[in-house]
Amino acid sequence: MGRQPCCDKLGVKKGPWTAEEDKKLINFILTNGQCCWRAVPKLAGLRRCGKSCRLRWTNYLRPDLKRGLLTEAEEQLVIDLHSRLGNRWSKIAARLPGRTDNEIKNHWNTHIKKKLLKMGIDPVTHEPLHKESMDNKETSTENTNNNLPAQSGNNQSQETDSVVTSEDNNSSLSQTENSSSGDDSLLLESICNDESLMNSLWVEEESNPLVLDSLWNCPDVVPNGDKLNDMGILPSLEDSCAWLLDCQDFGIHDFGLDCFNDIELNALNNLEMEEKQ
DNA sequence: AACTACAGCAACCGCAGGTCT
DNA sequence: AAGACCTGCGGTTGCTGTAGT
Repeated sequence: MGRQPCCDKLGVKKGPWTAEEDKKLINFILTNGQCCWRAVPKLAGLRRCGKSCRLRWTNYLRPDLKRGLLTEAEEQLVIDLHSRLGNRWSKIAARLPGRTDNEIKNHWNTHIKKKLLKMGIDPVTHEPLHKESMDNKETSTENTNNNLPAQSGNNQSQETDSVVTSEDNNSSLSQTENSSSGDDSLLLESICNDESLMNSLWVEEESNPLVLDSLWNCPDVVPNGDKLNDMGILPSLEDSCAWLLDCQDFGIHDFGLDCFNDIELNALNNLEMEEKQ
């Protein structure tokens, strides 16, 4: 008795989502919350696979998503996290509020990888590309340079180790810091270089994910500090989406948007652009 | 202007792990 | 304990827009 396919292949639509489908999905989730993705398509009146609905929501429709290219600081953080976590995009994304694993993965493959290669850094190991030849020259005189993160594929274990050597931090940062510029990059560097701060963040997140999740559910999104409900949905998030949909109908764009935060504006812009298409 | 090659990104697929019965 | 089911993750694919010729 084999596993049941995630969705009944017949009559299931694939490919790009239409604005109409998006609307249906948003409406459904706002009304019912995120529950049982498998049932969502039927209940929402969509001819889509539940998986596809979940992906569409998490990667595109969620109102707390940032859109647009990663900033220099975010990029730097991704590089640093990648050096510790490897290709665990969801873990990396969890530390970048408003960014999705898919987005980060794509950005890594299309931009950061090339950037690192140009800088002479192996994007997989985060070691200098010419390290091997360097090692050949250096092994005779120096055997202490063995502390880089990719040694014997230990990237992944570092997360649970929770103790990251300062050499590790500095190696990835020092190799890439030349590419950063601007205040936020400097701030990020100082944070990343602050060993105790970084370690406490790692430890805190392991023991209590909500600590860092509170960054995700930043005050802009949750001004009243609402807690997650049973469905894992923020009431205020639902509220904000609900009024966003209402706004569409009433043409709120004319009202002056200064009072809206970026996240709400992003969601609004997404919907607006798709309306135009 | 037409064609080709490439880059970027959204979406799909298959698998693994967790939960429930 | 075992099997069924569901969700989430990471790798990959394929479409679309754009730059180059």
